[in-house]
Amino acid sequence: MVDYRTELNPAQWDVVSTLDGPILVIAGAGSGKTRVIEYRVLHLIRQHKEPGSILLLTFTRRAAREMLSRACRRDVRAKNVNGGTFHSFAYSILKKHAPRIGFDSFVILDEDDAQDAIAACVKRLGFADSHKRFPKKDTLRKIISAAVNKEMTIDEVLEADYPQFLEWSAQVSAIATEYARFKIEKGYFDYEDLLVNLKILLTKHEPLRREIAAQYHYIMVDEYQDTNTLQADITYLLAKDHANVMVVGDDAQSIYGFRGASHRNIMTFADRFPRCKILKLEANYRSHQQILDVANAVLADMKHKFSKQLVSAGSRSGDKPKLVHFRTGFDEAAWIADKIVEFDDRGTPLNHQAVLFRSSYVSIPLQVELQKRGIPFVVWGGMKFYETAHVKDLVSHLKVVVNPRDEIALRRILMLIDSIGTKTAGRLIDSVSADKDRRAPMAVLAQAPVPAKSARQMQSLCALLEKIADPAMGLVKKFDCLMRYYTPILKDKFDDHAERASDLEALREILAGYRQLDDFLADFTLEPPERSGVPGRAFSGEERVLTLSTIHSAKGLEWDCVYILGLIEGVMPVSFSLNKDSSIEEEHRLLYVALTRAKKHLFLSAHYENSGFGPQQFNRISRFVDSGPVLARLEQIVSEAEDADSERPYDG
DNA sequence: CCGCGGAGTGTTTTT
DNA sequence: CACTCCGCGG
Repeated sequence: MVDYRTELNPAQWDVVSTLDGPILVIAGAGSGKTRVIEYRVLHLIRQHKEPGSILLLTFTRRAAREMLSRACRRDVRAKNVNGGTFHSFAYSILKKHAPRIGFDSFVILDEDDAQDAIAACVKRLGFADSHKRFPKKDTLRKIISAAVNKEMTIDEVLEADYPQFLEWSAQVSAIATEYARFKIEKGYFDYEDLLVNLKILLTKHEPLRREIAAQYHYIMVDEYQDTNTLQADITYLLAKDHANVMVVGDDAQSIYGFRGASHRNIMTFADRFPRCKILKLEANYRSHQQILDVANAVLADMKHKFSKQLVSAGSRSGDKPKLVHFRTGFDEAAWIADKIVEFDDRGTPLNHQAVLFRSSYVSIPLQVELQKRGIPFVVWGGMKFYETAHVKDLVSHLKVVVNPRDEIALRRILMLIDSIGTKTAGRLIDSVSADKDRRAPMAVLAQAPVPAKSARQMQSLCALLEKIADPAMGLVKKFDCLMRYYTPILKDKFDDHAERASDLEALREILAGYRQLDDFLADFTLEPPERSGVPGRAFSGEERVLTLSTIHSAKGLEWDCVYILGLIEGVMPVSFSLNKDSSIEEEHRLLYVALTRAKKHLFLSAHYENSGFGPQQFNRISRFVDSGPVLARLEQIVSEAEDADSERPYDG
């Protein structure tokens, strides 16, 4: 048996061994936070606490997965520990108790579905053609979502973040109300509803709250600075009876303010649990000192000061972090690809290297370069596999099979049929829901009048849905039937259908891992698969594959060698953040998160020639890097690919 | 009432 | 550039 005490420093051991009572852990980057949670779980189990009574919650799927799999590797009993994202936890509780809050069942809307539902509300209310400059459906969705996540009114959200739409405040509020009504009528839950309804369940049904709370005797929440007030309330409601709750966070790494996260939750926690023990983890086990010097210098430049200074506890080898300048994004991509290969050859394999960026599009030149050279990579974050139109088309068919009254999915698949547009689809859906005899929806559809041109396709759709509704048919078989129907549509609708077909092949593989269609659909919305950089191949994580990731998705992870792309104004900080101090601060913290991912080698890069459209402008180096103390800790390199005649690389 | 083509717009991070 | 939205022809 391992003696944790020898593997942990006194502060870490203190956290691991304090099992009862509330604990607030302030953990700096690389301070062994994940390890502490892992060992605390193991310690609880060895103290004969029931694994099923332990609950681990986080905000991101990735962190949740990491946390659970680590503990399992050490002790199989940890498999029975409960955990996941707040959203998936809410789903499992609500699914079990839906009737108690007045729902027989519910269907989860993803972002796209929610936007479509909102667009339908806008139309119903007749605001569609009211005027120009009316917020579009994705903006409306963001406003409504922000209001829920930040517990603000629509007007407050508009005032704070969308002053240009203040003139429409009455209409936006009306849309929000209509959207809420629509969701209740149809039994739809969007992401926020999962949290809101869990909170309602825990607030308004005291016996049930006690029953649920009693199941989870030890609660731990990771990345607490990224929780919003709803999530903090849920944590409180679950934990208040026994107060055996540990939350871990780092206010310097708070990067989800845009979706309502409040690092103030850290302060509120101490108020709600007054007896709480506050413990700090400050020693950094990840990075060598020269990397930490850069991170500390970046931290010191922030308006809002943090008291932490990271001190390296180890003596890792490494070299001085570098800032490399290029002319174009393509030069940048080529140089980095060279470096990656060079490190790989010298003993830092691809899976110990990562390229990080603010926004996915920044990585496109590099992706092209890597493809060209045959360097395998995975992309985390950004446009998701499951959000692409062809995947959604296919999944919508499956949704209709499971729930023929899923209006949004039904509308989507009807409109794939030639000469069926919004009107005809709307009429068909109305006839299904208005059917007095409550016949099977497929039977109603098959008999409903449709334009002559669509009759044949309509018949084959009905036949298909009927056929694959057979519970005895395996999921892969269903998929294959569906593909026979969908392939002509795919070819007609997309120029790049060959590439998309290989995505669907990947979907087939995923489906093969499930027995029940509704399990697959719930996972697909709440814990969707990531897209692999190499089409049609999924990577397990242990393989020698390079990681490309948004900084957001890289949180909590570490690599020997880290490259951060696009350190230019407009990308980092991103241009939309420029008019708000709090947003710029968040961008600043984002850079801090990125820097602290590196263990041994760190490269920052920038290119000064604007590759976008529009008037030719020159990029300026990011204000976060362009500061004396930060530059002093970086070795600057000007790439050889640069033209000798450019005298003023950066504008301004 | 569908669907095409052109104009216009805004561009991010996650569940 | 890529996507959405609008207006017009079929």
